[in-house]
Amino acid sequence: MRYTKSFIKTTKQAQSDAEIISHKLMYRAGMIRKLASGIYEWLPFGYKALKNVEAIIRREMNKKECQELFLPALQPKELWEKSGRWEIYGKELVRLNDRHEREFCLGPTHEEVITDLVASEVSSYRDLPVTLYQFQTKFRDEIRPRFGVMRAREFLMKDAYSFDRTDSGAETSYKNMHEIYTNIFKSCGLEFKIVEADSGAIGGNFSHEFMVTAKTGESEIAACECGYAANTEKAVSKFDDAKNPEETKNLELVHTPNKKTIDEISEFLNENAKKFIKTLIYVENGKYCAVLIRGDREVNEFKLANKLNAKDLRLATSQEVFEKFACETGFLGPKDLPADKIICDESVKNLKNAISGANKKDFHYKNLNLGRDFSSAEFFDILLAKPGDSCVKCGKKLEFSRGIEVGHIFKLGTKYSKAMNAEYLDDDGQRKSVVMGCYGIGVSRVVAAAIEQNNDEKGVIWTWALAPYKIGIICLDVKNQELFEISEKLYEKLQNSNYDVLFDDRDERPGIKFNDFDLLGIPVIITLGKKFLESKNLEIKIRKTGEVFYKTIDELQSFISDISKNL
RNA sequence: CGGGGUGUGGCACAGUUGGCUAGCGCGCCUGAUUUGGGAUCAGGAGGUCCUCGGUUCAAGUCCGAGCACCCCGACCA
Repeated sequence: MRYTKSFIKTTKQAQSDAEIISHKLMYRAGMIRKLASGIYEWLPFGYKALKNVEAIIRREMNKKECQELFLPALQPKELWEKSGRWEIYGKELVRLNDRHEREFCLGPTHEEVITDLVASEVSSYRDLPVTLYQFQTKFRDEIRPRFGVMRAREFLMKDAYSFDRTDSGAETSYKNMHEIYTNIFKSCGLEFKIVEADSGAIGGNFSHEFMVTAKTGESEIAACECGYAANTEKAVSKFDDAKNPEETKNLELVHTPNKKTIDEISEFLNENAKKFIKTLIYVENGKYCAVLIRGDREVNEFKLANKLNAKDLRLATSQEVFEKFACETGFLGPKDLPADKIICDESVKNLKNAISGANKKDFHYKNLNLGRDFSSAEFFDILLAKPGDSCVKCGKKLEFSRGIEVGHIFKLGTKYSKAMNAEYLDDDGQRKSVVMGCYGIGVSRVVAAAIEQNNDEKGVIWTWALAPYKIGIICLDVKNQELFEISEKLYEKLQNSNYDVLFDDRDERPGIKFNDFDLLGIPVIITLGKKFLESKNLEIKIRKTGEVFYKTIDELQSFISDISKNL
């Protein structure tokens, strides 16, 4: 592409609402523009990167006998009523009516459509297993779109679905996809982690997330060198628990005026936060549930909601607490607490002579003991893993890092096949439900994540695999005919060798050209100026490392094919 | 949906207690001088000041309603 013919529009300033680096750079490099909240236009430069991700996914999927198809985005209500999700999907589902007032939605995902298709096309065990996938624009009316294309209302997703005869077959398909995904993200040149994940609303019992690591990632990951890795929403960890050999002492009421937080009271009483029982009140469906956890720890609300099988769990407001318990938050404790339910984290089990609120303003209890002073409630692991905790598998310290979820794989089971009647006739003459898996990659999110992971103060740094243009040619003086002709010939030569090349033929000052190419993140930048005419050596800069090499035109191609392996 | 905030050329912003022709920077166009890391000078184009209604001699500015967008929380690839 000749720069003068291109639609690449770079800017110095990003839109003021761009919060994160990838969003800013995608705007500045002219990759995307916003049409409405959470809805983006992909301009040619950005679209090329998107297409590169798509091509890698397609190649790796096809290698393993997955077959691409293309399903409708517009889907009739009846299908979603069959699965029950017309009701439960809620406001995130974009609903609309046609001219006959028939109801439709724009697909946020495609389990319904694909399962319906398979239900009518698959009839025998001989048809299984099969894995189908597509690239589709998905519509999710997110409550709060943000971070550019990272969380958009309309986005490109690769979704795949596997259909198997048996549960163990489904596990094989799952493992197969695990491998494919690993190959995909490796091919993209990205650093990533595979973590155990919460299977969330889609359901199922087997789930991993693929996380592109980035300091600014939204998800927190706990990982161990032994291979255990989990989203902290799910992570199980060993904490510094120990049986306390102390004798149980008599309960004691102490005056603690205005000391509400664990920090304040522990300082006031000169006691370690680990001796405290923190009492938190959660509300679900009008029921007040007290959750007890050791004073130095936090509750993992995802675990809690799962354990309670709760949909709308939230922390009670201080006003609700006051109305229900006639006591301010900060002075609550498990003794004689009139909660609808009391739940204990494992961290409270071994506490002896603990300290907690006395359910009376400005008072706390000392020497509170489980069994004697409050009843042994249900014990759950609802602990939020934190640095310092150890791996439950091998006991080593867990490492914490952040990542961006770009892929998610689920073993679904028969949830949808039962609902949509996807059955096959087995070799024993029995009709059985097909066993499903579903697998997603946020294609547009991969592009943003790649930038979030690879950038510097000058701009984007593309990996070779994802770069919209692999090579940039900067002609510093387009008015110098000799120089321009050589540049142009080089451009044509590299294009003929099937490289995607961006040729800067603009009559601009050098600074503008260099800065634009750095911003655009072109991996290999070749500069031709006076120095070239003197030395006949091309100046080749590697964007990622800043290294500069000098090669003749004849040496160029083998040099590029070598160096690109490490980019 | 709850809490907070913003709407003024393509981008980023200023605009005072209402006052005259609505301004600055970046970007864009023309010309000249420049040309190895975002040049300088001169000239120029580009605005329903979010919309509707109200107050007023006079509204970007005050009042009301609506719309859009952004930030903090639950969702998710």
